[in-house]
Amino acid sequence: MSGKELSKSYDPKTVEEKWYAFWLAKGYFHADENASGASFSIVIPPPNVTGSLHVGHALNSTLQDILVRWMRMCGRNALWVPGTDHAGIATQNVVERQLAKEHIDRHALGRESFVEKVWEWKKEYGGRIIAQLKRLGASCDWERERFTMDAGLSRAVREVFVTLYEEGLIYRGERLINWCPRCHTALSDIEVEHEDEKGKLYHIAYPLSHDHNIRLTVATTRPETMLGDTAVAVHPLDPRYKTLIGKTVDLPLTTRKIPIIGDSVLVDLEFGTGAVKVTPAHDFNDYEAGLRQKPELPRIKILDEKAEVLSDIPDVLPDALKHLAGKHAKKARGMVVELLQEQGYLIKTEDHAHSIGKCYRCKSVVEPYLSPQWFVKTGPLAGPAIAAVGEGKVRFVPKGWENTYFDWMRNIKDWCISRQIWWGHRIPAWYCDDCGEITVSRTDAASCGKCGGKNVRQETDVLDTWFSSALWPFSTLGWPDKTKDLAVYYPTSVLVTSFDIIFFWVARMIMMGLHFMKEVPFRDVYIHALVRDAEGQKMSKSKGNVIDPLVMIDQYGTDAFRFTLTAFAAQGRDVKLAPERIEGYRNFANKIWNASRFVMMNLDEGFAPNSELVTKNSSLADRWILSRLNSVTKEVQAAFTEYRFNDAASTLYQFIWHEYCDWYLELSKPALYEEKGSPARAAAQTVLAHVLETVLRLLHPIMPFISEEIWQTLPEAVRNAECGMRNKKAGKACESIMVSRYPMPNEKAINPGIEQDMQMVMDLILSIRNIRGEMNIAPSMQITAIVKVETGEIGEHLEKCSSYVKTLARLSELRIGIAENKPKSAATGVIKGAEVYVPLEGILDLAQEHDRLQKEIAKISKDIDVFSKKLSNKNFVDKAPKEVVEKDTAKLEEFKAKREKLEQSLKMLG
RNA sequence: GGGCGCUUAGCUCAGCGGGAGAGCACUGCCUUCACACGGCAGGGGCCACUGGUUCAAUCCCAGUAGCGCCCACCA
Repeated sequence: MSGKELSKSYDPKTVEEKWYAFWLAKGYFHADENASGASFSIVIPPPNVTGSLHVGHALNSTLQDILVRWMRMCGRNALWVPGTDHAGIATQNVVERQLAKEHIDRHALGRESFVEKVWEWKKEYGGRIIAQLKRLGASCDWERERFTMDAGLSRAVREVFVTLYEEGLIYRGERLINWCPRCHTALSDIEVEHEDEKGKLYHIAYPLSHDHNIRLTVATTRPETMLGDTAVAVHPLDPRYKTLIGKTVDLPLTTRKIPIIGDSVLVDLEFGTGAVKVTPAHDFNDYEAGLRQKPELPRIKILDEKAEVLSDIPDVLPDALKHLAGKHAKKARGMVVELLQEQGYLIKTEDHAHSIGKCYRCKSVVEPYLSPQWFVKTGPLAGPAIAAVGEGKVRFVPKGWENTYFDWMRNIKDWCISRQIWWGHRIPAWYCDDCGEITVSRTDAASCGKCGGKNVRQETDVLDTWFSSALWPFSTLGWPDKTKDLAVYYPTSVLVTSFDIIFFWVARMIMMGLHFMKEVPFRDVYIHALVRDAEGQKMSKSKGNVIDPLVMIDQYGTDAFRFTLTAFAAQGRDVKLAPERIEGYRNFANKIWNASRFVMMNLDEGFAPNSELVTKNSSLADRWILSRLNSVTKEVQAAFTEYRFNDAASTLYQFIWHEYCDWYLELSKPALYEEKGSPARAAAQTVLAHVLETVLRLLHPIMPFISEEIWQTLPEAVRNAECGMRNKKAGKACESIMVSRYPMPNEKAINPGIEQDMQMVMDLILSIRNIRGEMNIAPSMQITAIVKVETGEIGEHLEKCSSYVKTLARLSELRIGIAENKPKSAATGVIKGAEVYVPLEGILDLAQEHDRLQKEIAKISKDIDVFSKKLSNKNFVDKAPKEVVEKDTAKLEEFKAKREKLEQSLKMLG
């Protein structure tokens, strides 16, 4: 035995810790910007500092790690930049909740102290997810770890903000925006999640001012907002109402007279009553309608920033206001309806389903809210970003996601970037108390840029978290400085993410990258599946269906977990993960482990591969497995190149388990059991070790730990045979599989003829095994098999392989020949070119054999039916490609011959 | 309202114009000197439905039904 000894089963825990530390110590994760070779770079989608690793992160990170490890082994200058996002609202909420437990309110604490608290929190917990990524085996360049609020990244944020402001692409103005009354801040359009909810549609009568007997009925889902109504709109062509346009109604519960206006956009003739109340300060449609009027409709706010009714709404009757003031909108709704009913204005109430906007962070109902905010003018940025994808400078994989991107980008609205919270990049704008001017500056302003006055106050708002994320691909590489990193690693090679942040992040990175770097931020965008639980539900804490990756890792090992994710990463699909799935791949890891033990047990002390011997003395099995290995290598390379991760995984699984282990290991045993020094034995040893070593390297990107552990125990001569260029150049022995060279296929070794020959041997073995199984012959019983071959050539071929057949079918004797005849009492099998007899004198159960043959005949008859039908169709013979017809004809003949033989045997049974 | 996706073995899913596949689960046999986290041998499917294109359809097209997701201001 050579090399270190492996224990009987694979124990992931100690192995993982050991090798991760080793890789770190060796500095393998670190990319050298001065190194030669084409670069390959990825920036991680920065997880929120508040987060802990969930299965989605695990999938995302595993795929990135596979690509980086693979490319690194292919000799590329590979960089994976890690980091975290400060996650403005989310993090502020977490810290607020924590303080609430201590009965501390952030307002009592004050801005500065609160932000300090958040930094403290970040220091303590912000690294958690990074630590978890390490357990996953992520080969990130930790020396380049970034945080969106680092000094460097903050400088980039300011540079971008000021530049865009100077270019007129950032502006400030009072607009109707989405407001979360709980988080107390503005949100962008895409931060609002719409949910369908059962509500009511209230029909309310508004009396005409000039004749209270005529009443205009409006329908609304939000009656409380009537306090802010400043018009009633009808369709300008509506015969019922068009004469009323220009008249006024008396708004109930108030002293306000509001005009009846015509608006063909706002009013749908088919819906409701045909008349719509208009509340420009609390509804997006009404806001737009208000702007369309000349003069614009007044905007009357009725709710404050907590969505509670204001106490000083103009014109509202004091009695009503007294009741309503300070009440939350939802409560006020009921009260307003009650008041309207009392006073006879409520016509009817009906059920009505409509969608309602909720805050994506806290799920509170979002209110349209009129307030001064900062915006990015997106139109000029979107144009080039659309073109870049259209021209293929950025490629979505799968391609279908391009449409999602285009649809959104073509209808893009200005981006509200200000947030009324404290945690984040404070907007670099200063208001002058003397002249009212705004100064926007790269450095903190001490005086007004216009009048020079010293009474300047910095804007209290911070920027949307996604503003800094949008810069991530270049800010992490040192921008705005002109760094070597940028020159070498920008644009990045691929962005790996899931579809839910195409708008939030991908689109904005493309816009910012093009604008500031004049170059796309990444070539490919690989969109992977969304992870759901076994029931297909989106995993969430509230549903209690979260699968904790770390629990899975503890239970089954990182490699098994990674392999599971990879195998399930089929494109365009959701991943439904159940813990039992991982168990199967844990078993796979163990299988590899034990196969490796077997190989090592069969290598002699001081073993060295001898490729010359292999060319001279290799067996059919040797050449077969080498052919298969190279096909597999080719397929895995292709799969990774095309982001078909699951194909790579299943190809390797299939090959290792069902070809290398199930067949080759068994086939190699006869040679291995020959005496020391036998050329066949040495050849088998060499092939056995070579295939194992190669397969470990193929597997390494997916299963980094077990591949390294086994690889390190291989004899040095085996490892050095395929060591990486990088080490060879440095004159160093290969120290790790991580820096060894990724296998390339040797096309010359791929040999279909060999595979056919091998197939025949396998068929023979399968046939005998089938007889054994179906006839209930104990595995311990050694039996004889007789093979009557059709040609001498086949006989010779099988004769050469007889030791395989004897071992794998557990035979005491194998007779092969043209002249062989069926013994009196024997079970029969048929393979291509030969008949197989297993003499069972005194054992043969005629009934059982009868059943078995009939089953075989039935099976083959089905095939014959299919092919006969096909081939008797003239059109098929005439129009189908020749090869197909020829192939099928040959098959049919083969099947027919087989059936005939089986039927003969059946007859002879009597 | 618009768009996208899905429907294949009991379960989870691959496949994709020419004889229906994998893993898990199931049945039988086997503690054989790599592995019982194992081996060998099996059972199981009108590939949702209806039409169309084609010599040939699970695969392409149209429609139907069911499920899921995304986008949208219909009061």
